[in-house]
This record gives sequence, structure tokens and C-alpha cells, in this order.
Amino acid sequence: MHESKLHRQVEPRLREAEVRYTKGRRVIVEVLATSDGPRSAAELHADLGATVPISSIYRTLAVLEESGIVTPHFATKGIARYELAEWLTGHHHHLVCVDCGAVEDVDVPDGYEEQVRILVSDIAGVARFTPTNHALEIEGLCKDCA
Amino acid sequence: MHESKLHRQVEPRLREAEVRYTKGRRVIVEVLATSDGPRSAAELHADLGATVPISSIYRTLAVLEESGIVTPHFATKGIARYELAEWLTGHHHHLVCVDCGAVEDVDVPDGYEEQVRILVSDIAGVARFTPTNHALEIEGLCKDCA
DNA sequence: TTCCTTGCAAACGATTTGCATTGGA
DNA sequence: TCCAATGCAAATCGTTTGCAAGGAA
Repeated sequence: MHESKLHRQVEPRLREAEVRYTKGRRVIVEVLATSDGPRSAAELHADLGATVPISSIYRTLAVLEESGIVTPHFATKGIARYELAEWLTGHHHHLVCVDCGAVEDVDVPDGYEEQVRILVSDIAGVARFTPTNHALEIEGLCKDCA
Repeated sequence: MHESKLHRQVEPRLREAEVRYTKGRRVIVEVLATSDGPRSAAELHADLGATVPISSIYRTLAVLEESGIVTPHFATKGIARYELAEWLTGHHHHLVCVDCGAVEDVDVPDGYEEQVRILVSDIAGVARFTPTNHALEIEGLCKDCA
């Protein structure tokens, strides 16, 4: 996805939420767009060479989450990681390394995804639960830790 | 599952890990066995009427996790919840309420589970990832919040 | 000018740890 | 008896917030 296209998608959504699309917010959106998996506040802080204070990163992530630009992810103990929302990146799942904690995105072929969707709605029906989303987390060893 | 049977399963595993199966540890195992979803340290503390200090609960959970008796779960922001490991309870997935944060276990019919297992191994193969486990988290509104 | 946003430091909540005491094999 | 387990309090870590200064409309 080209960077300027991304900003054109994000901008109206933030305007709707009545918040500004500032330089600091753009930078974080850009880093997330080039990451191959969700990033924590500390990781983003490092990605940006500590040019943005950590508290600003948290505030930006909170604003972006409220506006539906990013979604949080909690598969690792004690830390939250964020990624661009699926309307920006497409639906995908995660590979979580149980050794080093790294999280990587994976796409699931359409046929499989369809099976998962059917499974989810069947299960939810039985449990009187109204599903809004699903996440398949595959835990194991990444290629570096194997 | 009958309580004493549970203890008979847990006991040898702890002995193997060279830790004692004390009263405090038994009580936590029992509470987890009667919960219908994973519990946080604070929830366990409350479940036990504050009779066990919170730091002991954390320590017990750490010991039980290292010994493979319980597994952690992180779907809710900022807090870890624990449940009995699958070799004690059977394989299952989770319904996570996006409103109140409650997490409930659900069993998945065998046919579906087989599909998921195939999906996981196919995906992992492509990504050069060695899967050890998978978790299907269904997010949505529980019957109380709907 | 008028708010929104940012930076810094202090505050917070969940979890961990040091140390002296208790308890089980 | 002896070492693991526990309780309490202090420390740590990720995250949030108050407040004053900076920046965009």
C-alpha cells in the first residue's frame, strides 16, 4: 500500500472523530504500515529512534484506536501491541512465537477463512454469543527460534 | 471432573517438577477447575475471599505454569488470566466479550476442530513456523451485554 | 485567539521480588 | 532438621494522567 494512499484513507476517519492528523500521528501510522506484525508502544518508540516520547506514543495509539485506525492485540504477557485495523490491511491472523514473543501476520486462503467463519457463527449461536470478530492465534516457534 | 481425580493427575506432575503440592496450591487448582473460563490473579484472590495474599497467588500461578498445570491467557488488556492446561480439561476455545471483558470456554465439535488443525498446519508450513498450539478467540457480546 | 496536542514528570495498577517466618517431608 | 513455601512490604514495569508549553485552525 502506498503511503499517501494510506493517509488519504486515514484522514477522513480522523476528521470524522474530530481529531487532527498531526505529524506525530502520521509517523506512527507509517511505521505500523511497514511492520510485518503488531507493534508495542516500546517497539514503536525504538522504531522511531526515541524521537517521540513514550507517553505521546501511548496517547496517539489511544486516539487511533478510538478512531478505528488501529486495533490492539494482547497475545504477549504484560504488553499491548497495535496494528492497522483490518479495513486498512485486510483480514489476517497471527503467528505468535512462544520463545521470543514476536508476532507475525499471516493471510489465510479464502476457502479456509470461509470455514472459520462458519465455525465461528455456529459456535456463537449455541452459546448465545454475538460474534463481532475472530482471531486465530497460532502459537509455536518462529524460524529464528526453531 | 471429580476433585480428587484432579489432584491425582496434578500431583505426579508437580513431584516431577520437584515442587510441593501444598494446601494453597490445591485450593487454586480447585477454583480453576470449577471456573467456566480463565481467571486472573485478582479474580482468584476474590474467589478465595482474600484468604490468600495476592503475591502468593501470583507465585502459585507461576509454579503451576512452569509445571504445565495451568496456561496463561492474555485476551484482555493489562491482565493475565489462567486456566487448567488442556491435558486436564480437553481442548477448547474462548468467547471474549468486548464489552465486559469476560472470557468463557467453548468446546468445538470434532469435525470443525479437524478443519482448524489442517488449516493451522498448512499455514505454518508456508510461513516456516513450527506450531505447538492454536487458539481461536471469538470476540463479541456475551449474553449479558448483548 | 482558541483549542487540540505534546512533553515531562508524577501517578497508577498489575505483577514481581527481598527477606524474615512458617511449615511440610 | 532443612529447605521449600508463604506473607508482607517494597520495588518494577507497562501504561495513564495532570499540567504547562507549543502548534494548528
